Amino acid sequence: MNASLPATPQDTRDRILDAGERLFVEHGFDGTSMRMITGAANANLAAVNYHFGSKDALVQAVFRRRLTALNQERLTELDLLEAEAGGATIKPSRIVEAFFGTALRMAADTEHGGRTFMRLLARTYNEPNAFVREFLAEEYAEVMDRFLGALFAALPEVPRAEILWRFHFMTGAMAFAISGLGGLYELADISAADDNPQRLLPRLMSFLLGGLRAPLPGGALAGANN
Amino acid sequence: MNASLPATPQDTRDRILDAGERLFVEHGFDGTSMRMITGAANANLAAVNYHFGSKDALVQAVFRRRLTALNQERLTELDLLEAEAGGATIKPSRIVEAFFGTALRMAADTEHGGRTFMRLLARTYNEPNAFVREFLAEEYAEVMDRFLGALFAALPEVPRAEILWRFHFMTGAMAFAISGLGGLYELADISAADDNPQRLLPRLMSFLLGGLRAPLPGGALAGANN
DNA sequence: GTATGATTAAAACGAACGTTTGATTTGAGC
DNA sequence: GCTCAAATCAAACGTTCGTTTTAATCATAC
Repeated sequence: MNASLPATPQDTRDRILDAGERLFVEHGFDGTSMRMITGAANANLAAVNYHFGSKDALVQAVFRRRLTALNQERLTELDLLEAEAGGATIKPSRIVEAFFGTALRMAADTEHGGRTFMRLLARTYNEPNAFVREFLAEEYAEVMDRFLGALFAALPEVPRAEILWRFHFMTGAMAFAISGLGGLYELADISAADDNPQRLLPRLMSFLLGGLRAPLPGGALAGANN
Repeated sequence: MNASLPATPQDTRDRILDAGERLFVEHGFDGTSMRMITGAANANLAAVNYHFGSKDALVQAVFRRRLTALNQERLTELDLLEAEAGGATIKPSRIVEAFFGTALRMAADTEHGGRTFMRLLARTYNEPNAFVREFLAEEYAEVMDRFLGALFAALPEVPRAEILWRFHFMTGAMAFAISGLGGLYELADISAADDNPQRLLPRLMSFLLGGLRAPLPGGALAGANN
């Protein structure tokens, strides 16, 4: 039955990455075994350790393959905005769009595995596994620094703590947006859910900007210790 | 050395629940072994299976112990709002406050383990494990139905799909709010982060309401298929 | 063809997993 | 003091885990 292709060496690596990416979304890192991965990838059990060294290294490789490009694109867009402004202040909405828009667009790409990866990334923001978390923090360090700095500069009158938290809230909203409406809404008229990926970006963006522009909480000026 | 207390029977159950709750937050469900749990709880390895039947049943028990009360409180608050309005429309902000405020207040309770549990719950919204996800969906079914229904009634002019999605976005923001500022902001002036739990609720609430009230995305009225 | 380096294949490794067993201990009722 | 059910304990069960080892296969250059 299986007149399988000879499978060029490089193919095996990519098939493993694809299988890992998909299975990690479905079952999590700890819930996905090497045998599941190599089985789905039509590869030998030892192939992961041969090509990547270890399971942890495979997880890193799965992220790096797409995350580096995503963050590079974000930085490029921010570079463009800053060059365009030429020292003047940038509209916060442009910065937000540059950060979350790129992610959403990649999440809408069902052809090249972008959607699968972004769902994995979305649920990994809160990953318990310390190894994965540290790796993600490193991978995000520069982008976070640049974008937060840009927001600080764009909103000089807003306390930095507020910006920090609102950026965090926005990230949470984005993560859930990408994860999609889970099984939590079954009783509600889910048929009216309308999960057209084309509409997700404008939907999320108007929500994010509404939240970012919201009046500051009244207690923000009150004493710190009560 | 160990002149340990006789440990009333009921104590063991609770110690296991506490240890499980704490370890599940730190290492995830799959990353937490029975030996870790019983070790941290100063109980015998067999104690979990004796008291709960299985590891999965323990996970359910950990959630049920606090989640049932939380959702009951939410429903009670909604009952109050509806009784108070007496048929008239309810302000959306009141509904949002009733759902997310209760959660945030429980998350601010560091004394009775509320904070630990809410962090666990927050990161479990996107849990890969199918068993946990199905259980959560069941546990949330009624609350979701009631609160979404209330929001639909409070915002009759807003398409239900928009409300559904914005409620989802708000849940994401809440989940991240509870999880706290992770290690992703280390380069940014994290010292200015100000993670005073007292301020978290007003911070989140103004963000959520800003997002909920944001102008609807322009494309919402456009054709569905392009 | 044959040597060479890269890849795949099959089998086994020890460790850790969740669970079960059977004996022992505990505490309350009589 | 004895009984009995509840709870705890040490030990082992079979399975699965990630990794390693050794041999077979492949592609390519000479």
